[in-house]
Amino acid sequence: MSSVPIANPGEDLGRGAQARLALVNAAVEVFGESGLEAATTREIAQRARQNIAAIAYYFGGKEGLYRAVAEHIVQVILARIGPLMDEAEGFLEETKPAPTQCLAYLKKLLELSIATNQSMVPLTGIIVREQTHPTRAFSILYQGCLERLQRLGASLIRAYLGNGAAEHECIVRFHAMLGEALAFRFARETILRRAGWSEVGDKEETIIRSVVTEHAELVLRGLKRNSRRNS
Amino acid sequence: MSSVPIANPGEDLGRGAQARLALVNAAVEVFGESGLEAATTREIAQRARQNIAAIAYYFGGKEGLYRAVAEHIVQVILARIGPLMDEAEGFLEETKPAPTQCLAYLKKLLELSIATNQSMVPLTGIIVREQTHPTRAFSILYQGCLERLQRLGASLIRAYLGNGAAEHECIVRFHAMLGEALAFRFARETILRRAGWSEVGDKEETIIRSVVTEHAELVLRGLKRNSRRNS
DNA sequence: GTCTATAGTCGGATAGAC
DNA sequence: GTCTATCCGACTATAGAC
Repeated sequence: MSSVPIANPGEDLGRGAQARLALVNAAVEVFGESGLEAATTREIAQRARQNIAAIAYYFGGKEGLYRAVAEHIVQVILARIGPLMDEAEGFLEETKPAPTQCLAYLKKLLELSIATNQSMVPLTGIIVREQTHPTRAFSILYQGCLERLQRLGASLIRAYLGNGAAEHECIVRFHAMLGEALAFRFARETILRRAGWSEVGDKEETIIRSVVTEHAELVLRGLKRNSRRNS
Repeated sequence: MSSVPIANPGEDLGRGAQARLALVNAAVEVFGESGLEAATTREIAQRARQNIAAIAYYFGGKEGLYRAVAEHIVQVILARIGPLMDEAEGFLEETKPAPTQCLAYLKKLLELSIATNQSMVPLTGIIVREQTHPTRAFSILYQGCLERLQRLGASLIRAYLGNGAAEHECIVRFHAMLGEALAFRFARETILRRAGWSEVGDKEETIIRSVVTEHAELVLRGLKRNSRRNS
């Protein structure tokens, strides 16, 4: 697992580390736009202002670079939601987690998952491809962060409902709720055209956030109400 | 708009039409797996048991074939949800559409959008690519069916809420709800691994259907309840 | 209408100079 | 460690035979 350091402006990296970093950043863009097969090492090297041979030298080839990109994506996602996941996981360790707090963590998790920034577009492209046509890189993404996120989300729902719901039911429910958040990245062009937006900026993301979290809250409250009625 | 006929086993097609059909069907698979750039006309011709030159002859080249594939996808989707959209659109013309019927149509629409069949995987691949990195083919998909589906869904939500909600709000809400349904196609691999499913078959789709429609109902009922309380 | 043969382009990888 | 030059394979498109 040759982890590639994230950009860290203050730090003094050796020439080698700088070259690796530039290549990975360029590769995220190019792989995101074109996919593993269609992307060309020439394009990546050019954008990174590095020599073509550097890819073979540092990563062993195109595939190795692609794996390094997957590891980089995990780091980016963990930098974004890792601290919240740590906190929420700790909270769930408590003997009796408060339902309102479960809901709050769930909403926070969904909000951070929306991530419609322009800078996320290349990452989204890669992740979507790996979801629909997984390669060996999918395991890096899944074991690196996706599984943990899914597990935490399902556990929060389960704890909110008082552990009355089956685990597999909560897994499906969280997957669906996360789908609401991701719809604005995965089906970006449709919402842009239909809503008449030219981009998904801060203003638009605020609207999305309030809708997604409101939906999640309405679903969970409704489920709890129904379960009370049936008991 | 050179529309390509959908497979129709009983009908007698000329050799030319048969060749076109075989090429489009093969192209859906290959473009779905690899994308426009990475897909090769050799692979497509081979799977279709047609000569490579036939692609240039019938479609003018790789790009023309890709456009034909987009038109084919529109036909497949319309064959699936077109009749329901016709009916629901007619229903909305009524002077005072019943909210319960709005909800019923919305749930039906979401159910049909789940479509996790193995045969939908290539279509999903193409649609997802076009959403995140649209080419000229996106307009074929959007104007052919996506816009109409989105418009209808948002209108159903609006009618259910008694036209009290703003249109753009309903657009975002429907996009989010549709995201719940599509999450199981767009993020297929994650749910397979987490739920321990080997495929998304009939049994799994039944679970997904009940969760997605239940969520939609809970959201809409909750919204209506809240709007009553605030008035 | 259908197919073969080929022209012209571009890709990834690597040998070997510095 | 870094880079240039080059090899070899694979691609699309087309000319022209049948």
